Amino acid sequence: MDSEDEGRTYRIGELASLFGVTGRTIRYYEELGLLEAAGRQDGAHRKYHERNAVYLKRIQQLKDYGLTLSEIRELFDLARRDRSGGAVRKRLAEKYREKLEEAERRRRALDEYAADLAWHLEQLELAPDFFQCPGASCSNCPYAAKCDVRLLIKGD
Amino acid sequence: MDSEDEGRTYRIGELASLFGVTGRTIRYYEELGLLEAAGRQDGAHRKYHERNAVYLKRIQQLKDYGLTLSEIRELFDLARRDRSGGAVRKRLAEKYREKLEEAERRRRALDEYAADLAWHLEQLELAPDFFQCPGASCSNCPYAAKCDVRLLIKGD
DNA sequence: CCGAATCGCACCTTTCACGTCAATTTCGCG
DNA sequence: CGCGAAATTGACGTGAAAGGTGCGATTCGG
Repeated sequence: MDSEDEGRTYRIGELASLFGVTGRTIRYYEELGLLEAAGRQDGAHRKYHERNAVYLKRIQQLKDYGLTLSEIRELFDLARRDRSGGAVRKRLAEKYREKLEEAERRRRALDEYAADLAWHLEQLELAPDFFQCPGASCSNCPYAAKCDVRLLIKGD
Repeated sequence: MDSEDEGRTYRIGELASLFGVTGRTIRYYEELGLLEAAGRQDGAHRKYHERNAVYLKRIQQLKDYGLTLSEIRELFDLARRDRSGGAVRKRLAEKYREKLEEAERRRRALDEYAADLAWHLEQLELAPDFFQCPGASCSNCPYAAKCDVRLLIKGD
């Protein structure tokens, strides 16, 4: 009454081509504890139901988000430890919030990057030579005050 | 009249500790064509002037921006190819703009990531079970319409 | 029952940015 | 001039990430 309507079963190669990976990859994920097969009752070949495939889908999503496989494993472990209890669900939510904050940090870093690039761009268009800063043109450089090179080399 | 006022010279170890790297790192950069020594006229040891050190500083800046050493090399090559001509300076500026746009793209990707995470978060707090989507609770799941899993597995 | 698909297992691969010997030369100072 | 500290080239190692590549041995499906 419970374990019948699981739908058809899949073999590893089928699943692989469905998700655009190789069988080896799936075995690798299993090896890392990211993914389980439905079982291999009477044989040695792995069988999968759709509910197993969901994990694979989640892995791909999270990979797309830039998580490493071990980060993904962390999240899965958290979720698996107490799937029905709301406590761990909250923990997982926290984890997500953490990740969200990290994403924010990375975003800000990229913003700074962009700003710096823009500055260098401006400098490039106005300054005499990007690569000869502490040199002849240094004394009348319009960016002398902002010059990190001069600060780092001379003032130390 | 030309090559005298270069200031003092530095040895590799000095430069290294000034910039917080090792001699090996500097030699490695030279090996990659990122950095040149001022020369080794009468000896075999590298000598550096400040104008050589500028490259090292630039490398560190660009590394901080998340560029790989080979990307940095690309930029340097561009700049070196015709340092005084305005043409290549413009090209370098273009390169920078490219990088800037790439940074923007990465930023947007992270934004999407954050949004997705937020969505999953919401789902986690409301949906019955994150990991059993195509299952019993699937039929009355409030997110069925948005469900990518179902689309990917069933509708294919 | 035959060939295609899987199995496990152990090593191989690639990229990045250096680290680590090791044997030899060279520099700076006293 | 001599000595020890610093530098030299070269080859090989590292370590994380994410699998890839055989390979001989099973096992499944038609």
